[in-house]
Amino acid sequence: MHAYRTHKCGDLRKDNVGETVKLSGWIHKKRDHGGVLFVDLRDTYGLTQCVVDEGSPLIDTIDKWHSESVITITGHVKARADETVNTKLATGDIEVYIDEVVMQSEADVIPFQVAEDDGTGEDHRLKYRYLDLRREKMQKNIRLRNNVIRSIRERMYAQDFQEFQTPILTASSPEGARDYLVPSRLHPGKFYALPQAPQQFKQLLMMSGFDKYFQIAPCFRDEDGRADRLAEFYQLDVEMSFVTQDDVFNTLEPVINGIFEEFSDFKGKKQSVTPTPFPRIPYRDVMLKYGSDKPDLRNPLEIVDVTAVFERDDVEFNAFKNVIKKGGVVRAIKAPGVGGQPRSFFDKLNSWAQGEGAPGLGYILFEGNEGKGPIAKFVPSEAQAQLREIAGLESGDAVFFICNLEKKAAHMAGLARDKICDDMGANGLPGRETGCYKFCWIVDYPMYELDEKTAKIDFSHNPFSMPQGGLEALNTEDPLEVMADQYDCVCNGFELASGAIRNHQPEIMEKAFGIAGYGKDTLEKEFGGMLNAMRYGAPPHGGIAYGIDRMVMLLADEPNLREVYAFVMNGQYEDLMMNAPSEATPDQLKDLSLKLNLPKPKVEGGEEEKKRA
RNA sequence: GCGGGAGUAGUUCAGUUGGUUAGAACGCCGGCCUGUCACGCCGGAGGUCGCGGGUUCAAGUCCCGUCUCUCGCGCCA
Repeated sequence: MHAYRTHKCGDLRKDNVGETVKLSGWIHKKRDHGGVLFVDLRDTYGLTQCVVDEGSPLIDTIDKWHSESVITITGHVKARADETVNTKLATGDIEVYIDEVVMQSEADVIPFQVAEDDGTGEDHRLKYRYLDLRREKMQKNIRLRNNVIRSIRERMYAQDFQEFQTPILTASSPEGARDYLVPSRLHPGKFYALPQAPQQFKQLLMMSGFDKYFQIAPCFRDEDGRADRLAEFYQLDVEMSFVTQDDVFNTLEPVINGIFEEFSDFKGKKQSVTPTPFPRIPYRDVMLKYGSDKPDLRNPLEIVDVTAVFERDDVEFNAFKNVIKKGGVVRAIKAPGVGGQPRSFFDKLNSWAQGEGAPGLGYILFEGNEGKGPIAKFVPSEAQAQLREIAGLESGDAVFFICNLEKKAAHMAGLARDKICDDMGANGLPGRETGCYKFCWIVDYPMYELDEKTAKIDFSHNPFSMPQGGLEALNTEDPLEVMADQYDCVCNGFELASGAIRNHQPEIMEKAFGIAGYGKDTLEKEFGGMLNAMRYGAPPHGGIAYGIDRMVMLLADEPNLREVYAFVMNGQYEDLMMNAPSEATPDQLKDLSLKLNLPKPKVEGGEEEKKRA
């Protein structure tokens, strides 16, 4: 007989009755009934109820062992009596009567329960991650992650993509985030950068003649965290040669749609997925209609521009008029059917807006043809008619206004759109849709944008993107009007992917960087390797990168990325289990020719407290 | 760097207007129980109320400072 097991803990069925079996696993739970003791034994595959029968000398031994101890039991399988069958358990028809037991690893009292999902605090869970990972939910989430990645690979292989590995110790890539740096011992004073993405390498692979590249690529960015943002994360990184934007979309849509169709029932209920082709929304439209370049299309509300109404001579609302004079715009959100809501519904939204830094959230509520509300008296009936026309308002609808400079107005309108939608949902009106994954492409991003602080022109997205219209557009058009073949893939308000058709011509590259104020020397110094490659025959190419963790997070219906990683840092980017980051020894620093110049220490208590915990 | 929320037993939380000895559930320890599978019953241990200062006859509760976690803003295109 095997040293540890003849079966897994999820295996045994009625067919096995009468067999002598060996199982190994963790003590999940014990139930002591005096004469008889039940032990739920758990492994990766399931749970089996084991019984120490009346009179067995093992009762006292096993009863003393703590939960989560690892044991091996040998016993014989018996059918349960009809009234004791447990239909909730896959192995619930049988139980194993223990004849022998071996303690493999005795557990101390555990700091929180594994068998039950209490709401243990996150820092605690991360410190004892190996215990946390034993819990049912985490086992399922990590398994989902495995399955999603396997399915991605199969789908990419099926389309003839080759998988590559690219360097981790490398140079800075063109993404704009802060790099993680690794000091070089052999080259004092010089540093490697960890890749923010394998951007240049995948383009170089195109120039190396590999045509279809993909990688489940680790990426590193040293910026502050968010629920959906970590220092290190994984991308489905893709690049293709001789392709247009349509080719990229046609390649990735079935992969992404397929993944979501395959796993969208993870939480037990099938969710609908946007069928291919995904809708495409130009950047300008999405900023106007949704106030964000990552719109949640489950929210049915849309934004319209009503500047024209408040510009009219017969409208005397100076709060808006003065902003319009300074170049501002007025955006309106139609909220259908809120006429029955109490005054507090509108007051709450107003104070929410003030909390977001806006002066308020003005509105007009229409009953019949008559506008009501604090602003209505400034808008005469003809202007109200124009407003109803533009926003498509009917009796019982309200319209909320945001007035500011265009960029700020769009942003605030986007926030208000979501807030109004959720408040409507909370008050029994149709709110955000549920049970669906709503995808779209955002296309036609501007190549450049104006930096508000410096008033300088800079790349708005990836500087390696191909400007629409090529060199001629860069030479003849206002740079702020030039679009790029740049695209994002958005799902339920999350930016899942970003990509572009790349610039493969050195002249265009020089011109494009020149417009953003980067000289030829900078370009050569930063990206000389790739620029050189372009001079020896570079195919037109393009690609995209999907955030794998975000996809798994959406499929697992989790509120943050930490729930879909096995080992992960906290919000401050500390690994509480491994104690990282940690100090370097003087010898290590000497090796690296580094001297520390630390900021003043914080008030004592912080570090001390952590050590005690 | 800024803002919101949180910090009380091992864990999750309650704690009224400032007022006696700070409670509950789960866990843990001891006892009982032959069929449970969220087992049940009896008993017990366990607290720097994050830390420091202040107000007060009296502070978990009020005030000030500070630390930590978390969500968001900035940042990340």
